Amino acid sequence: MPDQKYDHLAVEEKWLQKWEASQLFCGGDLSLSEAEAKDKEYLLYAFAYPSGSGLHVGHVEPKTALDIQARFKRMLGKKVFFPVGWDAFGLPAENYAIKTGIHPKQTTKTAIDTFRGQVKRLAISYDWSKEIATNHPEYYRWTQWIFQKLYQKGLAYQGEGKVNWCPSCQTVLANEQVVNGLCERCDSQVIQKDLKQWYFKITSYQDELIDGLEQVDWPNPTKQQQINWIGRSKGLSIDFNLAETKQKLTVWTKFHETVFGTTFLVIAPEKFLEMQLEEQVPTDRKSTVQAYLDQAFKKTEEERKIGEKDKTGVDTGLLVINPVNGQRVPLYIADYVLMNVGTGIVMGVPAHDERDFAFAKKYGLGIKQVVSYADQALNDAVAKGEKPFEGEGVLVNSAQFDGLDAWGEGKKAMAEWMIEAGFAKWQTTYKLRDWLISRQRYWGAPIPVVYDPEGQAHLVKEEHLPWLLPEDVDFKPTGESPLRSSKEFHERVERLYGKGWTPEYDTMDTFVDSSWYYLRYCAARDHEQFADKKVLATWMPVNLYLIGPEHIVLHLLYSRFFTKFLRDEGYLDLPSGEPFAKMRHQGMILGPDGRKMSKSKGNVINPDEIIKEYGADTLRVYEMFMGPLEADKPWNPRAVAGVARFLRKTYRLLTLEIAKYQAGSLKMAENRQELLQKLHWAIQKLTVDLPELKYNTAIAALMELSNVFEKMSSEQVHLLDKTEIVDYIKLLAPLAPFMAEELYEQSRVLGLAAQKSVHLESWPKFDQAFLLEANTNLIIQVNGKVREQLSWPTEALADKEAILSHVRGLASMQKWLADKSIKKEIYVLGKVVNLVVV
RNA sequence: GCCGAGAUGGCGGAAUUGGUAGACGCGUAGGUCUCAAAAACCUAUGAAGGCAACUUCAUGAGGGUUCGAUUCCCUCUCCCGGCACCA
Repeated sequence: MPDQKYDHLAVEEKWLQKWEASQLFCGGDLSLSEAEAKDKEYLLYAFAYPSGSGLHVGHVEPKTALDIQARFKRMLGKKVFFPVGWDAFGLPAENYAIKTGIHPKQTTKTAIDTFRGQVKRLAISYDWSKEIATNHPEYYRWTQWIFQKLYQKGLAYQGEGKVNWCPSCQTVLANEQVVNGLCERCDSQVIQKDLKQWYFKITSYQDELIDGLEQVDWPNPTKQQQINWIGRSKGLSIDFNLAETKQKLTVWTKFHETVFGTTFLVIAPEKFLEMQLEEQVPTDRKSTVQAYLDQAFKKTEEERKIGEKDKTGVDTGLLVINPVNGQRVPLYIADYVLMNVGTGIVMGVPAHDERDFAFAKKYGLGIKQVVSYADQALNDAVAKGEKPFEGEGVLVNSAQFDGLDAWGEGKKAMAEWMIEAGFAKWQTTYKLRDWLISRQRYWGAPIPVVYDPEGQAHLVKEEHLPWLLPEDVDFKPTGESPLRSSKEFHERVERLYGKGWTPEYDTMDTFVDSSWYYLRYCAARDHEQFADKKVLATWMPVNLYLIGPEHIVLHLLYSRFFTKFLRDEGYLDLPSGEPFAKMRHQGMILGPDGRKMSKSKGNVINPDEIIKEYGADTLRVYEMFMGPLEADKPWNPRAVAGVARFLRKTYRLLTLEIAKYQAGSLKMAENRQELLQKLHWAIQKLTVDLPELKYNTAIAALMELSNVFEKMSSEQVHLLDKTEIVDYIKLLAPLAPFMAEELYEQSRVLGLAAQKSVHLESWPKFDQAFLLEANTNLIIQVNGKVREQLSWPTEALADKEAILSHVRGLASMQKWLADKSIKKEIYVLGKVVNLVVV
């Protein structure tokens, strides 16, 4: 019998070379016939930033998970598109350049080369002929082209205003990149700064960005988070007028039924300036108001948050008329009212809002109850002005609406009345802001804009795209864009556009690059257009997108916006405008100590070392076996060895089985029913589990199969016929591609291996006949407790009476039935008998 | 505070149109092989009681619905993710 030792390094190196030479999955033609297109399968992994530290075990999980999908779907006969690329622009390479002086172009290239080698070593079956990198001019040329299309439609614009500024990264940040007032990247305190910046008008798609979610198969929490981020909220805007000048002050509220309880109005400091109300402030209050405004604008975002409990404000001395009852109430400025929520003006109803209550207490403002509650103690407290309450109740002090249900009839009637009277209307507000895309950084795609001597912005002419990133720059951060230091950049602009013309010095947020890469995959080498409309129509949307939960808000929102825009411009034939039909998230691989892996904690597992010790197959199968794909899971070094043991065992048993056919004429084992059953059960289990990404249970099934196989192992008789051996090998192919390929090659002696690679084979079919057993095990319960088991002929399972009378007569049942009477008998077909006795 | 997800042996986890809780793997104990070790294999392994057959308890806590609940409903506790002075 043969040498049973499996030399994982030799075997894996051998197949890496052979696969590379045969370009197994590369260079697929993307134009499909209509019939083929029905079977298309576009699999996408969120392309990685090629960091200098190389591949992490955390990268292995999603890549492997999708690779298994790709291999499995190919074996099912699907047309699989599984591309790869690099999100290569970004801060780390630039920061490294600042430190070392090495050009980001160089470090990025080196990092990509490292990643590519490591990914290939894992046998991820990408189509490398479509590989892209966002820092390549042939890629960012089209990023710039999309910018120009947005500009031409008025969806890219320059705006001046307060922006988030990270003093450490020396750049502005999008709202989405500020986490708890800190820079998402370096944790520095973010400050507010006035700057003229470029924005994309994502808000013009805000409704569709919510509604489109109904058409995609995404995890519900993810959808919910997107919806919350956009923050659509329906409310009523109500016009109050200044008593003197009748100037309109519009408030927005979701609780308009409490409008009779308004005892003051509060306006955000920014809004106060914007409406130029300071001129109307009575002379005796002017200096006080000005002092408050000055200190309010000095506060950073963070300071405003710290002040949460201690509400500050100032009386403007102006009075406002409540349109519902003509009452005059004071107007205050307070920074607890936010400029970008609603209209920036709030009606103060201290009896029914905690913040208004705190403010009213502090400044001695009136408190007026307009909703009465059933709980008398609570009602008394609200009436006495001891505490505010928001809840279900009956309207009081509200003129003709008294006695109506506050959240029902009252709310409805009052809205109708105010709208009819002409001082209110329904208004939907959103939390989503336009997307700020300017970055004062070097390593990104230049914004394709130039300025004439008068300072007017013009698009760079299309024939000048790609608008190349200059290379002669000083990386040292100065608070200004590094591109300013490029001599070549200035000369280029003057040469092409004329004397006195200047370039835009800012580059684009890298999220712009990654918002359309899945479209570029479909035309990776196209020099004429960003993508081919017909090819896009064939392959979009992506069938399965696997990304980390950290991308839920930013990347997905931006990508969906781009897709919808390109659809509207006629570049993309995709009615839904939804690029990702189905999405799932991978969890995090934690260190053996259950904590997030990090160098400082010393709990980092290096994938290269696992490959060296056990092989890439073991690494792949182990990571898939750890638990559900979406869960965070701790690494267990012992369990890796267990998976290696399982794979070696499977290899040993199958090589032995193949060798027996070479050894001479042996008989087939007499009683191998259990093994055949298990084999067909495993085929069925994998066929069901793999498309659902339930890899942990699929692998458990293969383990069960190998356990039965091993138990019966014999050198004297055959356990499997030739077809069964090859089917078994095919089952392993998506999960352990190296070992399966090696076994498949060995099985060539059986005369059945039809293809040059097992990965080009078709998926095995299971036979129902093996899954049905002659007898079925029934559970016998008494009062719901399991007391007995019964093996009953499967074909006679429908005969309820026979089963019940048999159960009643069982000797072993008598101790449960003696002295009792049967009240009820339950039989669930083929599963359970339950006797209810008293 | 609001939105969302979750809690099952010593550990990772399996099982839900309600029907044998703990598949599979790790760990642990005992054994086979060996001069010995490693490797490999075999057996046992939720807890408690019992010589045993077996019995009772057990899926974060408490209640409910049901012949029967890890699964459905209500209340609570704890942990995780996100948002948050959102009017």
